[in-house]
Amino acid sequence: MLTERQRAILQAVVENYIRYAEPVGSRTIAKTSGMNYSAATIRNEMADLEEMGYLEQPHTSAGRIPSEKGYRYYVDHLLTFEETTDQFLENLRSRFHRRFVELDDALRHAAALLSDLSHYTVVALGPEIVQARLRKLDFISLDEDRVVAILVTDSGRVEHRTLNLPEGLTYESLRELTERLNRKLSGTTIAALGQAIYQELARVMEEHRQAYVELTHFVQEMVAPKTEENLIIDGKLQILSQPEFRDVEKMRALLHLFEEPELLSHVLRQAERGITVKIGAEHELPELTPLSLVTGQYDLGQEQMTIAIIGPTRMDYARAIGLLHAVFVLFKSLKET
Amino acid sequence: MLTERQRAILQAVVENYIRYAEPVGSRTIAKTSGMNYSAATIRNEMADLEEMGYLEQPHTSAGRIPSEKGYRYYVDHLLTFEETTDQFLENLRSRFHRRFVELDDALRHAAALLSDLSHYTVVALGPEIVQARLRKLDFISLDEDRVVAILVTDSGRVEHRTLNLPEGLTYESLRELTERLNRKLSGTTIAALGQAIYQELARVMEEHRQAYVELTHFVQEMVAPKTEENLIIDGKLQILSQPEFRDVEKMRALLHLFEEPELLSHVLRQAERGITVKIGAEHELPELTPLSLVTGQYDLGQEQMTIAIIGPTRMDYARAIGLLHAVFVLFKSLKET
DNA sequence: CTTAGCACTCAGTGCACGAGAGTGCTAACA
DNA sequence: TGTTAGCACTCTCGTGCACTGAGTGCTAAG
Repeated sequence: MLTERQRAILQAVVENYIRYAEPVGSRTIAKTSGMNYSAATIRNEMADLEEMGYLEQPHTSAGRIPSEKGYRYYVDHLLTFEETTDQFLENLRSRFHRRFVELDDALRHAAALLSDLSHYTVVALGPEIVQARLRKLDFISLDEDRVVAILVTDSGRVEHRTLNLPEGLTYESLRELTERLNRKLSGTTIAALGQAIYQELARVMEEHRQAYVELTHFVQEMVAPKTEENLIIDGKLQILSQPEFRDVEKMRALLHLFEEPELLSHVLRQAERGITVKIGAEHELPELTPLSLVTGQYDLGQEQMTIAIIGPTRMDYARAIGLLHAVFVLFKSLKET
Repeated sequence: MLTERQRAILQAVVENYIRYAEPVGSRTIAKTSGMNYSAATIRNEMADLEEMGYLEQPHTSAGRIPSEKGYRYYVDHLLTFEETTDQFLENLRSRFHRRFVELDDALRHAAALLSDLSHYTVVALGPEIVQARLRKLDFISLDEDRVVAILVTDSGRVEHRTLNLPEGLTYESLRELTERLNRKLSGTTIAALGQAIYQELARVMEEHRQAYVELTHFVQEMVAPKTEENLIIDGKLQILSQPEFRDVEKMRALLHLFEEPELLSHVLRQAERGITVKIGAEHELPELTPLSLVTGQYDLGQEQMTIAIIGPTRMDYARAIGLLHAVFVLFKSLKET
């Protein structure tokens, strides 16, 4: 259990370190953070805090920096985040100038806005296609043997793929088939579509079986979640300007992470409702160890979206949480109007 | 005019520097490149080459490195690139395992392959949509007031956008309109589409004019070239591992370039037919000054594609040209079968 | 024209040294 | 008993200095 004074000192260390990225000494705290104790007293307390694991010392003659446990305590108990002011919200709204019909656009814009305001990298993930329902399936011929397959969901998402018209299938019979499929399968969730389409095709004449199987194949592929296109990353350069990534090797590791959208989207998919903070080694992925994520998941109608602000463990948690919160409030208000 | 010996020395310096990224001294050349002259002789020649501007000296007591003029001379007169062997081509073909129906996929794959083989970054640009012709325009309703507009070109490209159904336009009349537009405009080039669609709409009843104008707007926006989606970049990390980008600031500058797809796609659009090499300050863009581009433009049927290998000015031009050439040969052979 | 020899230059490395920041501990104080 | 002042100690960092090695330019001889 920490005493009130220890908590105050821990908070001072964390906030100072977040701000200046340099180990904090007892003198600095004694002078700045309006505490009426001498440096020596603070030194004693800091030694205790270090013993308890909240602080660390890079080397004997340096100040202290927060450990991950220290950040965790700070985030859980000490962090004060200001309620979003109406003025700030209005400011945000004005930067969100035009109305977005597509959620994807809105997310993209929100990510850009957040990375700009926070100076960290922002990752956003839209809803998975499998939750949506089939609105229309269409095949459009390009020439004698090529066809574009287009699939539209009720959420307005469009997937398409070009394919070679399977042997022995005329464009006429394809059209017939399309009509039949649309009639039968409209409204099916995308998750169930692969199965449903196969069953439906099985009922159709045997002779063209092979051709239909090929078609199903394409639809299934089209429907498979494509993480890369789904994931939005903005402000990659922002986080790289943080002093912890001055080192070229660390920089490369981070860039590698951004090049693998599967990793990040996997992490974002596991997010819980609301705003959560994960610090350093709390992540499952070793790649994320030097990083912290402030993640927000939000429901917009039936659809889910997830936005995460990525920074070094020494990130400004209060600000990140505040900004994320504000953006969600904004989304909500936009939706209501 | 360079003597035969000077050319040999220049070539040796360039190739050595490309290989080891370190200034080349006269001794090294005398020893390695089978030249039967002493270091002193070579030193004299190198001094002359420096005076003529083909070589540079980082500081007095270092060896020489090629100047951009030196690289240019090397590329134009000294570089020998081996013809693509059938064996290598077969190797490439096997890594190009599945058949690509969509050019975009093929390009993406080619870029990945090239960056993997060359260890440089590869940028590829597919054909512009404006050259294609309208195959089908479709509006699909999602709910009472949202509609997805879908446009398909004869090259198999699909563009889509969600929009709010304009006031005073029923879904029925939209369907009518769609049919009419498809009948009239099918086969129009995308470049001409904006104009044509507007004229067509002008003929339709005045009462719904406003609604139609809104629709045209959307189609026009849909048709506007979207550089970001068009441009493929692979192997960003590859070039960053080159020693010239050890410096964090240079690294950031380069990453910045990759974050702005407009810049690169603009550069690629200006490429000439065939394979060209641009070195350092020969580029118009100051951002590209520390870089060289080996760019290939190739016609595939009516469609154009451009692929560029990006490296430091000290890049392996022979290898880059050879690889690019091989990929184009491969594309050609794939198309014929 | 070519080469050997030599003095010279300069980046890079290792080392010593002092300054500065910060600590831990002890002893005195309230 | 908690707080504070004082002081010796530790460690990083920057600077100056000497030394090394790679490479050059120039001169004179072959």
